[in-house]
Amino acid sequence: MFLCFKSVDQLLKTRDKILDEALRQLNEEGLDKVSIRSIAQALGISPGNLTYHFRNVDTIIQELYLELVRELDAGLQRMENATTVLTTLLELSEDNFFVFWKYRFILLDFIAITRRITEVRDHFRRLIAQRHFQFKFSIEHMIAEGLLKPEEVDGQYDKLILQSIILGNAWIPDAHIHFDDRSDAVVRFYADLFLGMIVPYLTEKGLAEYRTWLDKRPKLRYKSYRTDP
Amino acid sequence: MFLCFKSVDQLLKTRDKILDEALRQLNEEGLDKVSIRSIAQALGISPGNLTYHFRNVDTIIQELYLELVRELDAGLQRMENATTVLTTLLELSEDNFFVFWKYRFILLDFIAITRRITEVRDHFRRLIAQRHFQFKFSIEHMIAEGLLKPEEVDGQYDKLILQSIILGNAWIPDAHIHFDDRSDAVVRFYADLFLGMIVPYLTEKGLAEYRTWLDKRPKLRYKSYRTDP
DNA sequence: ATAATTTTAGTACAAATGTACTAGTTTTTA
DNA sequence: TAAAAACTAGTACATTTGTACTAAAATTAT
Repeated sequence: MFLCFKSVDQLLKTRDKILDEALRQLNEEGLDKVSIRSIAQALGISPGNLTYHFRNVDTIIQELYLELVRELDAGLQRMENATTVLTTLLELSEDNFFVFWKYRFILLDFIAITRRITEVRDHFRRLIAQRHFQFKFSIEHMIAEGLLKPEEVDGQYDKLILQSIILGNAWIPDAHIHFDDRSDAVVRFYADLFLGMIVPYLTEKGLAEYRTWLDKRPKLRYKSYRTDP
Repeated sequence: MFLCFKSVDQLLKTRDKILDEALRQLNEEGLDKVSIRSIAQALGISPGNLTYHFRNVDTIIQELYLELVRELDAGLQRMENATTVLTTLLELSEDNFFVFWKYRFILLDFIAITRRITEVRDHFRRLIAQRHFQFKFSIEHMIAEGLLKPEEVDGQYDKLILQSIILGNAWIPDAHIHFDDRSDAVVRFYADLFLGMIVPYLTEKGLAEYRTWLDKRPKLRYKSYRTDP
């Protein structure tokens, strides 16, 4: 009987419980409120126990960052069997927004994190370089399929890529400042804003596909910043 | 003679020297490396002396934030005698980029700052609301003057405004991650990227004015992320 | 000049943090 | 079952931080 209770509690091993609680605290309280002791106290375990699993908070963060990257990769592979480029891009982008939201502390405190864990910065640079390449590939593909207008001003699509990469990393801090709400409605608002960047470049055909995709989506709660409930 | 030396040293009053050194450290070392003691030590004064002028680091940050806001306002007023809307917008935006760059720690550690100093978050929300209004006004003005295309997709210009506001706040963290360079060339790169957001919305006439403005500018050193020297 | 005010130096204190260590306890392995 | 490994609790220590306080020095005002 007692063993039964215990095993229920231990279905999640201590290590995983630490990661869960750390993620919760990091997302809700912020980087500098989280310490080995605050996590241990919340879980009712000793600080010494925690240091056995993770040397310090930075190690936990590094592990959570790797989790994020793994989830992003998983999403990417699910999209291998693509129907059309544009729809795939739209779906994948929105999915990624929810993954980032789950680990939102990373983008919230990203500069502080990269200062403390240089490996994260190095890895992130490569991640962005990879996303840059994917975007470029998708855009050329969509131009060939007549979904995107051919480039009118020189280097314009290269700029669009960088603009959207920045927006894709910056919406979470922006949400933290301009919204009190922390629900999925906010994520969808920013995903919509992000995807809207491509609209002025769409052809008639592209716009039609875009609208088809939009119609499948639930109606947005927010159309601009809203801090009132 | 000694008095002379002393007065040279005190041309900048202690209070101003503290602000200068704090800004330098915050920009270069980051928020969590800066303390009353680190500033006092760098200036060769006692921590007790520093607390006389500023209760703690947060108070210094709040003062530096107000300095930033004052400089932004000053730039805005210099632009009152506008020649044309578009050129004015381009010039003002680039100027603002350099002002933000001077106080770049604020946007670098913005979330941490707003968590510690709630007044900054409240003020910033109002600042953004104001900028939102200015953008909207400028856009309608430019449409009326035939510089911008009329809105094709519903709500598209509202999205453009939000997108550019986010980019306008996010380029400094982005620069911190993707560039090792800290020179003006980086600022101009991002200013160019920011202003490029409006390009797909420009009419022939607008594009001509945009290109005229571009030609007046020095050639850009960067066209994309570059970490090598 | 002298009193009042402002500025500065120096110190002390409590709280929090990462780290290291020891000594038990539980689980796994042989 | 016994030894080995994995896990947990608890404590102690050196640092760092904001804060508060006193006393001295410098400046300003009267």
